[in-house]
Amino acid sequence: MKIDRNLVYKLLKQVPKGKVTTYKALAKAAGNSKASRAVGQFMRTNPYAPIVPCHRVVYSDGRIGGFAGKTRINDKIKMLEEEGVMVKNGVIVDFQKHYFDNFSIEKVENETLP
DNA sequence: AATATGGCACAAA
DNA sequence: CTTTGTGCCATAT
Repeated sequence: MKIDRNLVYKLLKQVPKGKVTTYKALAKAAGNSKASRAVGQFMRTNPYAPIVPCHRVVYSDGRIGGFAGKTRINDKIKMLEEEGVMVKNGVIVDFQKHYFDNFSIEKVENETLP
């Protein structure tokens, strides 16, 4: 594999509440900017459901992924987004404002994953 | 082992 | 601005 899923999870974990990030940012932070789609897979089948805030990951253009309002878990997403992020018609309002990409690769080294 | 699918990104038309 | 087409990476069959 060309991307470390464990690393991706750790990185995503340090996204503060009320903030969001993109698949690309995660992939890039993990070391492979082309693995944006793979990140989506990590979210889809994430073994760390409550720990990894997969709902805070969105498209690079600010739109929510196919998980929100498309199939299920629509309520959870909305609730969590309303904690600090406003979503209008599947699009994040002031997306760049709550955008977070200041990932600390060093901090990840200390993090532990169950 | 090979193909298909999926919570994406980017360029071109 | 919206619609294809292509690239990329990890699971599921």
